[in-house]
Amino acid sequence: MSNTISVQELTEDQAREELARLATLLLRANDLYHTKDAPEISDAEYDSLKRRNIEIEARFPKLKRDDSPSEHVGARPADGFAKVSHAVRMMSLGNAFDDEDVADFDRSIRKYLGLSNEAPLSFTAEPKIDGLSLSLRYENGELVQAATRGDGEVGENVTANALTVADIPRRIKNAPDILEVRGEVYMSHEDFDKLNERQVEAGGKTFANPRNAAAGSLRQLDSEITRARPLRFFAYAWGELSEPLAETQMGAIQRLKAFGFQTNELTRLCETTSQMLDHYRDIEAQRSTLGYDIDGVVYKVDDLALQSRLGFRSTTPRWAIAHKFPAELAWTRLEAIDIQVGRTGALSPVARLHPVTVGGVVVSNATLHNEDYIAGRDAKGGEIRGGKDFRIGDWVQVYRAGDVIPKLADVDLSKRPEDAVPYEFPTKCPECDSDAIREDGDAVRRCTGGLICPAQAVEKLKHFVSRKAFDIEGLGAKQIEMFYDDPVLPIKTPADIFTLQDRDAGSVSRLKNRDGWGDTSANNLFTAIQEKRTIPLVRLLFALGIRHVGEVGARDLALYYRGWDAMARAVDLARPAALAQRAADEAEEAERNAAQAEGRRSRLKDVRDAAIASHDVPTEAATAWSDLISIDGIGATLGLSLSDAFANKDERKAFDELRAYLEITPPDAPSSDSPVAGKTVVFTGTLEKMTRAEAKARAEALGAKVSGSVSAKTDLLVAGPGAGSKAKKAADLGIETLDEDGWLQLIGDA
DNA sequence: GTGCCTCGAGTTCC
DNA sequence: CTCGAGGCAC
Repeated sequence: MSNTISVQELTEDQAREELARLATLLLRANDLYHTKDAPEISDAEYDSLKRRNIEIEARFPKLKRDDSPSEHVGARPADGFAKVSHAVRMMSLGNAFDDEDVADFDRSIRKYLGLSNEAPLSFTAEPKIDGLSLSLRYENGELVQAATRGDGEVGENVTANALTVADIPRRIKNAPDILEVRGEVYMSHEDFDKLNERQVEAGGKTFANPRNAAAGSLRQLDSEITRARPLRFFAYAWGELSEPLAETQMGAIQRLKAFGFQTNELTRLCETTSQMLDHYRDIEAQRSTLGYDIDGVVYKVDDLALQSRLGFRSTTPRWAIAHKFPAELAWTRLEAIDIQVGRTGALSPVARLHPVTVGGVVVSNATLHNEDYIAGRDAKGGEIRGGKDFRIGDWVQVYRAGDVIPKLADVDLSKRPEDAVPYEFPTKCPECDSDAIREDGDAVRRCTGGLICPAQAVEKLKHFVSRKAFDIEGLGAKQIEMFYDDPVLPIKTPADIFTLQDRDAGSVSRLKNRDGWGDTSANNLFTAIQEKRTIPLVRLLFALGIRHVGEVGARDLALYYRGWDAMARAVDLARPAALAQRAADEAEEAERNAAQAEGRRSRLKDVRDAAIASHDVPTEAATAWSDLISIDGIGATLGLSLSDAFANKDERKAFDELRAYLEITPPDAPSSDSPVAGKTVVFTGTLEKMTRAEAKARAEALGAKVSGSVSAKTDLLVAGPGAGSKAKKAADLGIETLDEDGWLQLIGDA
C-alpha cells in the first residue's frame, strides 16, 4: 500500500487495473469477514481500500465495474446475532484473592443471615472454567434458545451454534416445563492445539488461547463452522425454572447431570472454610493436568433457601464468590507515560509498554490510575509497593487484573537506568493548556477548561451518542471525532447533531459525495438521527454527561420529576439553596481546618447555620432543594453538580438549544391501580425478603416516589428490623408505617 | 464518625 | 474490571 499512486496521477489504464484489483480484494475481504473467523485485512485497511475505490470511481465514472465493491460491499455488520433478554439476569461473581477474603466471605454471610460462627453452613466448591457463559432455555424438554451472557440483561441468540455442541442436549426427558440451564462453553487443550494446527495448514490465523478460540467459534454467523470446532459445555447453574430443581446446590447439580449435562467432577461439598481452602489447593495442584483452562474455584452456599435469603447485590450474588488463582505476571520496560483527558476533564496516565505477552495476550498499554499511583502513594498518603515510584525506562511487572485490565504491579529498582527521573505529573491540560487542578482530597487532577477543552468536548459528545445515551446508529466514537473537526459540517454540541441534515442540504460538499459515504449511508445516518428526536427523559439526562449523574442517578431524577421542564424548573428554583449549601460546606471546611490548627474545638453546626443565614434563601428554594436531595440515592454532591450545570451559561445554552429539537418522553406511566402509585415511600432498617435496590425498583415500577428521608411529604414508611431514628420521626409526624410483610401485602407481592 | 454498599468514571484488548 | 467517593445506616 505504501507505494500506491495517488488517485490524481492515475492514467486511465492504471485506473482500470486498480479498480479490478480493488474489486478482487474487497469482495474477498468481505466474503472472508462474513464466513470465516480470520479476516485477512484490518478494518482500517478495509476502509482505506474502500475509500480509494470510491475516489477512483469518482474520477473515472465510466470505468465503474458491474461488480463494483461500492455497490456490493456494504458496511460490515456490527452485529450478526439477534438480541435476547434474559428472563433471569446472568450475574457475574465477586472475587476473593486470598484466604482472608474467603474467610470474610463466610463471615459476612453469617452476619447477614444472623448465624453464629458455630452454626453449620455448607458450601460447594468447584473449578471456575475459563470459557464463556451460556444460557440454554428448554421448554417442555426441547432446546428453544441459547443466549450468550452479553451485559447480563441482554445477550445474543446463538441457538443454531449451540445445537452443534455435542455436550448440549437438544431434548431432555422429565424436565420441568421451563428450564434454563446455565454453564460454560470451553475448548480443551488438546482440541485447541489441533484446531491451531489445522488453522496453520489452512493458512488461517491461530488463536491466542482456548478461551478466545471458544468465543470466536461460538460467535460464528455460519453454524457449520461452529460444528467443525470441538466445543464443550459444563452445566453449573440455572435461570428461570417452572419448578425448583432441588433443595441444595449439590442436589441441583445432580439433577442437571441426570438430565444429561456434563457437570464438573471436581465439585465438592465443604463444611468449613478450611475444607474450602483445602479443596482450592487440591484443584490448583491439578490445574496443569485437567486438560482445560480454569482460573480459580467458585464457592456457593449449598442451601438454596439460604441462597434466596441472601439474594443479590447490584451485579453479584451474596451467596457465591470466585477464589481466583494468582494472576500471571510478566516483566517489561515502561517506555512512556501518556496523559488522556476524559469527559469530566480527568487526566488519566497510561503506561506505554514494550509489548509483552501476559496470560496469552500481548499487552502494550496499562492503566496508571492517577498521579499518586505513579508516585507509590495511596489515596490517604500511605505507601503502596513500598513507596516505589514508576519512572520512564523502568523495568515493570505487568498483570491483567481480573484477567482483563492490564496493570503494573511492581518495579525492579536494580534495573532502573541511572538517568531515570521521577515522573512529573502535568499541571496543565496536555490538550488545551488550561490549568489542571486537584480538588482537596481528590485523587484525580482535572482540566479546568470545560467545553473550551477539545478533549473534554469530544469525550462529552461521544458519551452523548453512546449506547446507554442517545445510541444513534452510524454515529459512534469514530464519527464524532471526524465530525468534530469537520470544516464544513462540524458537530461541536449535541444540538449540532440534529441540525446536521439541514446544514448538509445547504452545504457545498454534501456528505453523500464524500469519501467513504454514499447516498445510502448518509440517508441512514439522517434517519437514525431523526429517530432519536423522540427520547426518554432518562436517556437524555444520562446523555448530558453532568458529573455524578450516571445511569442510576439519571433514572432516579427522571422517576421523580417525570419531565424535563418540571425538573429544570425545580433545579432553577432551588439554586439559592444550592449556593447556600455550598457556602455552608465551605465555611464548615474552613472552620474545621482553623480549629484544628489552633487546637480548639468548634461548633460546626453554628458555622453552617451562619453561612446559610447570610444567604437569603426563599422558602420555595429551600423546599425545592430539600425535595431534590431527599430523593433516595441523591445527595448534596449530585444536587450541587446538577445545579451548577443548569446555572452554567454555556451548558444551559447547550441544553436549551438541544431541547428545542427533542420530544422528551416521561418514564413509563405508573400503574394507576396500585395503592402506592403517586405516594412517597421511605425504606429503612434491614429488608430481609428483598434488597433495598429491589424494593426501590419495585416501588418505582408501581409509580411510587422513593425518598431517602422522612419528611412531612412522606406518605409511607416501610421499616425492617433495626430501624432507628426514621421510624421515630415517622411516628412523631403520624406517618403510616408498615413492616416488610405489610408492604408486600399492600403491593400484592406477598 | 465508621463501615458497608453502590455508583460513576476511568481503563484494555478482542 | 477497579478505584475512589457518594450516600446511607448504625
